[in-house]
Amino acid sequence: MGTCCCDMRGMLSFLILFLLSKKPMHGQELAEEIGKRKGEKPSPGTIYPALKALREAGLIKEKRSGKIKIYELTKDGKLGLEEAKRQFCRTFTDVF
Amino acid sequence: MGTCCCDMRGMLSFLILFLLSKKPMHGQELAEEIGKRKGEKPSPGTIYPALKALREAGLIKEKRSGKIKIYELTKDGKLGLEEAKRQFCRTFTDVF
DNA sequence: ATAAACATATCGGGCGCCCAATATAATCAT
DNA sequence: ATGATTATATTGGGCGCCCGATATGTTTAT
Repeated sequence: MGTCCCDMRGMLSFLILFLLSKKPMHGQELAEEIGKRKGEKPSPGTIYPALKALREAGLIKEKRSGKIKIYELTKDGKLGLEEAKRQFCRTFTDVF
Repeated sequence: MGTCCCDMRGMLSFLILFLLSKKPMHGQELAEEIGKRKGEKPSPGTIYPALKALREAGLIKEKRSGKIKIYELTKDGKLGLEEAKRQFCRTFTDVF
């Protein structure tokens, strides 16, 4: 989509940031929430590389807690999400 | 995005179908409308292959009128768009 | 301790998005 | 008719999305 100027180019990344902004989650939890919305749960090969890219871009951070890793937005992630939301709403005006 | 079940897998295709559902347009007109919304006008190498794929999928049809081609939805295109809109709204609930 | 279950992670391959560059076709201005 | 303009179209290359397959690490059950 080219959602934003900064390191968040696709709709999956956008959706992940948006969901994490509502509630910090671990990977499986995130995958299930995306699955509920889209109708099909993304595979591990989809979700983990996306999380890795967002982490390397400095938009999310993680905390290990036993066998899971809880992800949440960084400050840059919050700023990036706000910008991306503005563009998203402008792009899809009237679709709803 | 995997927008839908049928031949319309990405956000660009979704946006094109949505815009054509509001008003039949030719390629350049469509590119400019997308540009207004996204902030950057897609290049010919983006827009024309997308239109070709949608035509070959039977979702849009075209009418030449001098140097331009006017695109509009087929019946399948209308049905596909409605289904894709439902999924889109479900996926991005609360973003707005 | 061993197995089962769960979560995270990587890899190869297919496909869509996107652009720059290039080409073709139709129209318009002179 | 010649050139400029506008619209359509294709190609090559980069990158993101997506899955199936496979691997690794952690916890839980037995």
